[in-house]
Amino acid sequence: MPRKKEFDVGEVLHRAMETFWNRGYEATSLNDLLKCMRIQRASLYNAFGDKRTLFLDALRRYESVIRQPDLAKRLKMSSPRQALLSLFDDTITVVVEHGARNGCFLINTALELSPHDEEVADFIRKALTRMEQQFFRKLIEKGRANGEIDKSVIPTQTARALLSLFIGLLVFARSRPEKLLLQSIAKQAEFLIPPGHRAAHSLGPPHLVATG
Amino acid sequence: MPRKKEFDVGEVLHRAMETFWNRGYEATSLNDLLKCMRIQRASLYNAFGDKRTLFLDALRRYESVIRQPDLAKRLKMSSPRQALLSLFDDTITVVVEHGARNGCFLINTALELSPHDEEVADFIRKALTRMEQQFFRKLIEKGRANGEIDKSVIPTQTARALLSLFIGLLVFARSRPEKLLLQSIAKQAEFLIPPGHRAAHSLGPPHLVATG
DNA sequence: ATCATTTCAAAATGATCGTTCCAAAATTAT
DNA sequence: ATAATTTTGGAACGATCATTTTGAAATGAT
Repeated sequence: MPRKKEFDVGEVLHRAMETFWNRGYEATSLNDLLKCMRIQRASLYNAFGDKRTLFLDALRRYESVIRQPDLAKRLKMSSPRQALLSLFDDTITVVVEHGARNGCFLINTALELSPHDEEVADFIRKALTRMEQQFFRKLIEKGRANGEIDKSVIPTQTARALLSLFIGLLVFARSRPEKLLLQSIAKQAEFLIPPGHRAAHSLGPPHLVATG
Repeated sequence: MPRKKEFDVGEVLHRAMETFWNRGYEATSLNDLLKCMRIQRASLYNAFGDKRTLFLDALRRYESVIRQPDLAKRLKMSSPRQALLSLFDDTITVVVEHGARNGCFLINTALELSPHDEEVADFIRKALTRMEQQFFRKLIEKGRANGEIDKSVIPTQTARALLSLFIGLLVFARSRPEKLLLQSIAKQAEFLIPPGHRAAHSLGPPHLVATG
């Protein structure tokens, strides 16, 4: 009976996500959305409800399609320490080589909407906690277990600091996307997870070790 | 000849700053501003031009009366290392004790407007650079000079990492203002500036020292 | 006093906001 | 065929947006 949908819902949602990601919620108008999604008004309201619902869907899509798969891929790497360091390095590459100056949709939204939209705030809070615990902390624990990361590294604390450094990196990506600046941050992230007894290839500068 | 202004321009600008700081540019309407500034439409346009100009003035005021005086005060402290660490500790205190969840106006704006307003972007870029070089790096250099901070600490790189950690702290202040979380970040900031031979009072956990 | 300027208060501007509604055309099932 | 539903395209909604304008009252200087 019914006519089939002619557009792929995930596809047009993805395009909406890109625009929200780039411009934020308030600065993105319905007309902006219609243009970038390439659908009609009626289709948008029929498929997504209203602007705020669409935004939340876009936010959820970002985490599930952009952020989580990337972190999941790194979680499966054989070297936990390298998995952590490559997150910083790869992010820098994307910023300076491909001009990806959008930063992170989650972080951008944390600052724009978290204080004034409880539902958004709740999602962001959980997403950041997931990154902290299920990515950073888990990799640090794996690295400590297999000897790649020194035992002096406190998993919970260091996970939070690495996430902070990563957030700083993403903020800089939006306002000062300079290679050397970003690399300084990545280099110091390395200092927070000094190699353990099973250090892969001890290239690079002198590393850090705990003392009395 | 002319009638005297009845309101203090700096005072009402300060109130506008607080609202922009809290809600951002787009989410703050003219009516919001009139209410919080407690002046009339004509007065606003006469004294400040338009909304965007007012925003830029508010941004400049934030840096000159909120951020810079605080950093200047810390720059004059006798202990450079303590000056750095107290920035983190004091920020945490304000967040958890006084519920200051506005974060930093400069950082909030860096994400909201920098990518789409070149004049704002330019100001933010310079403000962040000033913080990096004239606060963080300068204090690290002072600490290295007087022996409070270990010589293995690379001033430029570490300044950037500390600023990154600080940015992360301010982002968390807006979305996850949990004391233990924020303290983890402060604790790891400490790790980035290990004490030198003239360490003040070596309280606290084992510190870090460079090796081979 | 006069004149200049700023205040207050409100109305009016034109634009844009998000959203709803409508009517035809298109498509898919029965 | 008929019926169901989604498309397209557009008009229209009321609300709000930033801004300009108007006019009267208040204030200051000459």
